[in-house]
Amino acid sequence: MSTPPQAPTPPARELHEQTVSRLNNLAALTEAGFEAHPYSYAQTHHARDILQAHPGGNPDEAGTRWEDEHYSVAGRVMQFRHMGGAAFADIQDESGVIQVYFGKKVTDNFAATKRIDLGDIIGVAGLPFITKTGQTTLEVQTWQPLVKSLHPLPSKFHGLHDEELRARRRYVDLMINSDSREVYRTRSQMIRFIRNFLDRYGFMEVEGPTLQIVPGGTEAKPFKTFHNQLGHEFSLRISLELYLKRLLVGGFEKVYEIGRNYRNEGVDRTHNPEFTMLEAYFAYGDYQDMMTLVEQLLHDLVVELKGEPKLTYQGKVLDFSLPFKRLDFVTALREQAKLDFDPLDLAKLRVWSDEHHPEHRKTPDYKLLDKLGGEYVEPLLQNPTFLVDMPLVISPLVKTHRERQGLAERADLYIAGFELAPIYSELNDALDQRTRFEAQTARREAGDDEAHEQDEDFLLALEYGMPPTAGMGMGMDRLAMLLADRASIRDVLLFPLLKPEANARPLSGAQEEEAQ
RNA sequence: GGAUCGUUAGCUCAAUUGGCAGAGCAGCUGACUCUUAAUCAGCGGGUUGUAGGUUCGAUUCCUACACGAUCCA
Repeated sequence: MSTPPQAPTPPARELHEQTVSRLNNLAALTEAGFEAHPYSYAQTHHARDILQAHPGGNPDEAGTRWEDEHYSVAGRVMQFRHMGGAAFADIQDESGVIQVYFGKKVTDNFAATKRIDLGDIIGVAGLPFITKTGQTTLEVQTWQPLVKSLHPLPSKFHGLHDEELRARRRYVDLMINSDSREVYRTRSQMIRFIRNFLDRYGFMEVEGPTLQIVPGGTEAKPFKTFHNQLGHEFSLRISLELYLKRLLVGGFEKVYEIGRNYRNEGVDRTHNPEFTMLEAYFAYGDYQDMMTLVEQLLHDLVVELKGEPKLTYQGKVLDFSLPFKRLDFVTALREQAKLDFDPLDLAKLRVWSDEHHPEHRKTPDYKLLDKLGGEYVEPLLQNPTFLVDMPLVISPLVKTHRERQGLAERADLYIAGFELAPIYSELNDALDQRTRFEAQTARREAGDDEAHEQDEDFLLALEYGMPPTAGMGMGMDRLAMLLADRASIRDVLLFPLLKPEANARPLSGAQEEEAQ
């Protein structure tokens, strides 16, 4: 089936008047001899380069021109002020915004500048000068449209506030809201710093598989998917842990991965079904060694990004000075909940909890400590604090405490009341690991579909011998929330998970055609 | 999963007791050679999230649904 060549036709859907206007302007620019979609543009500088060379700001300099300097910049037209024979536009590129001047006598194709719409991307070339008000401005000698924007920009004054729209059309959010751009720059700097830091410490970055037969390493419901040719169901990974440990078995001594995890759970202010974790493991260390590494990493990161070991999160100043506070979990719980018995005595704890927290009656005994810790201890931990020596029952991949019965060599780093990073002396006793998996299997059979699955292949690896190992995981999204001072994980994810838009309209008249 | 709140022009927001759906920016036409939320004159733009219901009459009241936000589980 073929269609005869035709002049470009607008889509069958009725176009918005502002789109029609923009298409008309595009046609007029083409008419004036411009290419609609040129293949490249010789951008010699960014807005910031010009402003750094000539900061301006001093009306005494008005009229100064640098006749022998020539700049070309490209960017999006954010504002346009026409005044008959003169016009000013604000052009935004990645570096910032520069004002440019079009003059009837100095600018080629001046008349066609009327056909520039807000949101268009154009290239301009000319020389810098200082305006009457002292502002550095590029006097445009030649210019050309680089692409027409077919949709109007949000109000230049009010911007784009609608949280849903900001997430759905992140590109509009980014072009309009500079604070949004800043969030993702911060995130990028954070990730780069972490890579550099770990590289300096001799770690090797690796990549584990995302499609896994037995998703493991944590408690979570996985996404299921299907490989057609292999005829087998796979799960998307829920953590990075078990494959990184296989690499320790293989002989790499320091490895890390920064990668995406997928957990089939709800969406809220701190959870997105796909999110980014850092996991790092090093041989011959324990959880104390890893705490030292983690606090150094975070301290250096905050100093790098903020200039001091402090940051403000949601109005609270958090102090990242070394060393971070260590708080014994059992003692803290006992004190905060005012228990007159050892919380590790689960039978007593059960009785106490049922009395004081009837809402936890359905919570299994082994998760009770975790729940109560979440209630009584965690919200208190604002400054970076390691909650040290966690209950063994919630830590099936962790070594038992070398001295204290019922505890694991696990420390959880809390900041601003939420868990940022669990840290472990990793379990490398293959026989013990098998026993722990069996206990998890029993829980699965009892209906806890988040309990760990038994992973025979991982057990086989452990049976070859994994060195004593320190491990940790750190939520990159939550760390980005801290650094960018954002309350919602959606604000630090470029593209958070969203359901399809209600009443989304087709881009063309496909529906009408099908109906015939 | 539950509770509460929200959805009105491209964007940001109004709309009295249920009584002709408005403003600013953006858009269109015109004027204007240093503006910067440019200014001035004029003109368009709406299935009030979707589907029902009550009513002479619904943005407004009721029901369901969709999407989102906040809190809870």
